[in-house]
Amino acid sequence: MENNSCIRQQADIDQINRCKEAVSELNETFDYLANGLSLVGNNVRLKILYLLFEEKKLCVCDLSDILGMNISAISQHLRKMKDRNLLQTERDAQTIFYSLTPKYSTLLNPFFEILDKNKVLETI
Amino acid sequence: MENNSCIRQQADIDQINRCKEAVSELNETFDYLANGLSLVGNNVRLKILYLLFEEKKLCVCDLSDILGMNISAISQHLRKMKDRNLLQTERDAQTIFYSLTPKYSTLLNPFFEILDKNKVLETI
DNA sequence: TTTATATTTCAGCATTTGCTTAAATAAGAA
DNA sequence: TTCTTATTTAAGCAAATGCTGAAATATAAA
Repeated sequence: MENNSCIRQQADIDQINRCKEAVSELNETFDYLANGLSLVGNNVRLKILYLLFEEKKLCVCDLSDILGMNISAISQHLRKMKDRNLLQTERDAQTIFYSLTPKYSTLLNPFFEILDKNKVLETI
Repeated sequence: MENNSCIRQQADIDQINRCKEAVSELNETFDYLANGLSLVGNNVRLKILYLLFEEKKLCVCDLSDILGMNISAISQHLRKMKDRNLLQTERDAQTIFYSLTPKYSTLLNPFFEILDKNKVLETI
């Protein structure tokens, strides 16, 4: 760390310390939450999540067809999201259906609503 | 696109087409929203956003100090978020204070609440 | 004007991400 | 069992990301 010449004259030391403490206390939480949000913050994965929100369940093959993408690519996205508990699976013979876990369905609802109404440009 | 041998036997063609249409219609919206979420889905930026939520406004130097990171690195994160309208600035002499834009403050509130109560592990 | 403070910008680089292709696994049908 | 369908996994690579360090910009104080 170099460029740290700036220990501000009028910095609020109490504020700085309070913040440092908060960050240190919440550290793993930040990591965990940021990781979850980074999964949602991808073009393809956001589409998958939205489609699952709308259609309840879909298989890799459906998603591959819908998004015009390689099955392998989709499968890798699904795996990441399943590993992080955004998605769950259910097998029906050879076909594996993916769906949103209830927790994330709830948490991401505001974003799906925005997409549903296609009102992002006004809202965000 | 190679591995696309799987045009499922029992695929619901109507469903697939409905989905294709939805995705195509919302395409730029997905891009825009995913880009916004990808900004939030980063460790350092999530911390910055949370700190601004708690403290209302902070300068690069404060954040650099709190997070123990290079000022330049912080500045580059702030720029990205300002460019995407997550943040706004206000100058006070040499110091530039960053704060959340009202829209994103509202939209990200659920995540800040989770952090506030440090209840991520149960919730997510 | 010169000097100090606060911040941004740029170039370079290592790491991470996301896709492609090919091979592996798994379940049902012939 | 062999063949087909559905999916996952692994290796390789190109593009994107995030950090470092140095130089540039901007405001205020001496």
